[in-house]
Amino acid sequence: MSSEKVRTRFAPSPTGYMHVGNLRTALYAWLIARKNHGTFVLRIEDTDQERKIEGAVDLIYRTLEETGLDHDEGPDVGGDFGPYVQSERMAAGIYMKYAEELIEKGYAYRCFCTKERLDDLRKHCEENHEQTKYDRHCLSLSKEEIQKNLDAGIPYVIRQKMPDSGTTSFHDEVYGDIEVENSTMDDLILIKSDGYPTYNFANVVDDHLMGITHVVRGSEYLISTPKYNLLYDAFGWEKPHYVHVSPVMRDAQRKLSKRDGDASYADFINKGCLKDALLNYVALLGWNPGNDREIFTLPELIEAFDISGIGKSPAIFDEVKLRWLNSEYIRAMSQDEFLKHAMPFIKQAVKREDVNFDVIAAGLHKRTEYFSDVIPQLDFVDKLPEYSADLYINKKMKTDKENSLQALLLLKPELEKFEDWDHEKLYYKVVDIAEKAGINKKVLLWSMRVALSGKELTPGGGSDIAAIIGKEDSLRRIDKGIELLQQQ
RNA sequence: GACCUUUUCGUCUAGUGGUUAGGACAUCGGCCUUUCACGCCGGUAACGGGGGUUCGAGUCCCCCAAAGGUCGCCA
Repeated sequence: MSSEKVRTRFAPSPTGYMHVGNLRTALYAWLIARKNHGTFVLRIEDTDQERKIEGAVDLIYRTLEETGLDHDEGPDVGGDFGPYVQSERMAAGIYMKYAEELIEKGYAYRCFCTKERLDDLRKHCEENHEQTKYDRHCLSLSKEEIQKNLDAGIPYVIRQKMPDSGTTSFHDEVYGDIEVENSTMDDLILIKSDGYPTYNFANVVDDHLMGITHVVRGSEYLISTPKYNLLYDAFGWEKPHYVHVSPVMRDAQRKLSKRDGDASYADFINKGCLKDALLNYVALLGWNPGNDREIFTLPELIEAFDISGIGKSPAIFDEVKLRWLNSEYIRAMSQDEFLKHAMPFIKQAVKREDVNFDVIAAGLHKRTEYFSDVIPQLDFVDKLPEYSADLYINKKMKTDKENSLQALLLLKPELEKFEDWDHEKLYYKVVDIAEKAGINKKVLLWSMRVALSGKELTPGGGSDIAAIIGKEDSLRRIDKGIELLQQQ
């Protein structure tokens, strides 16, 4: 691996969304390239014309750019191995040329079977609990018959001819040596009847032509890889290193999928998850650095990453841990930085402008895992919620409705006189009031906080809430509290 | 059904024949505290099962079980 120039690729099919499992595959491929001062290539695998989605490729560009997984070659940035879009490569006749070479060499053959015949065959196999395998009906066609079919314009596919006996084995960098009996391998379709290559063929041709040294992909390709190697051998091409990665799971049974929602990169970002935290988390799903470290920036990941740290078993995506990791990133921010990131979410909850955003930020900073967490915490700011007088009863704070009323009555005139409505000064003022009155400050602060927020839990104490909503509103809410308690 | 793969605390994992089986998240308890949170301290918690090999097995071998993957003119 030292003498060759490492080249890896990310080869998504444009499905219109970036799944976190996909993102992890891209990250590993990128890390292997960067770690080895190699090249990271983006290739678009759009050979399924029926599943084309508008704008899907742009989403891939955007996500890679946003996450910092920059590619050195690709459809948008060019490179010496283009085109980088398979449909364009197909139009250039690349795949057909190689498929025909295979036919000439006897490693592939044309198949004119109809879908109906194939379906019947499959059904028959299933009924007999056999592995579905093509019966090679067209392998024995004579040259004349083939020509006749061709002349008649009968659609055909090109199939890879598997060896009849023996075994094929290969080495995977994470799974080790895998051996498969040739007799269990079906004759893969290489070229579809619409002339497009299948993934099975295109990936081999393109990886070779693009000089890919390390193929990073999901473990679902593990069992097909011997077939691909047979193709490399048929062409006399050098085989790449294989790095198959286990799937990311939703739970013990199900793979993470778009159906279960929230599996896409964009969803996490919209919730207020930081891209660095997501990348960091995803890197650790199925890979470990060999020590106890858990927080890594992208450059630090490049430094620490090694294929040998990739695990074989599937990993369950644990959003609780992602939240923790994201909160670690948030806590590491300065308060200004926090406010900058949180502001769009704060604005969703707070429409009024005459509030102290700095105090809001100070209160929220350590109470935020995803930025969207701030929204429900601020629902008392614009408008005092309806609340029950029972909120004033708190055993730990030694409050009841009676002493809370006394506290608010005591507080009101003092705060009316208080002009310097500063966050800290307010706190000391309240403490001072409590001391002079000879009562526990907790009683004062608790009842104050309840009166100002109408909530049991708030991002900050009584004086903080007062600083947030301002003097005028504070006094008004204290009046309301007094009124509520007097009705009891 | 056939073939391939996987299996250590609830979760992510460390561990490559001799460990009190380590860490992190979660959880529980305590401390701190103007509520909650943060922070700090501490606890509970795992080698899928059964056979071998060995003085000694989470680590090596075999069998079983469970789960995932493949068996598409999807990738």
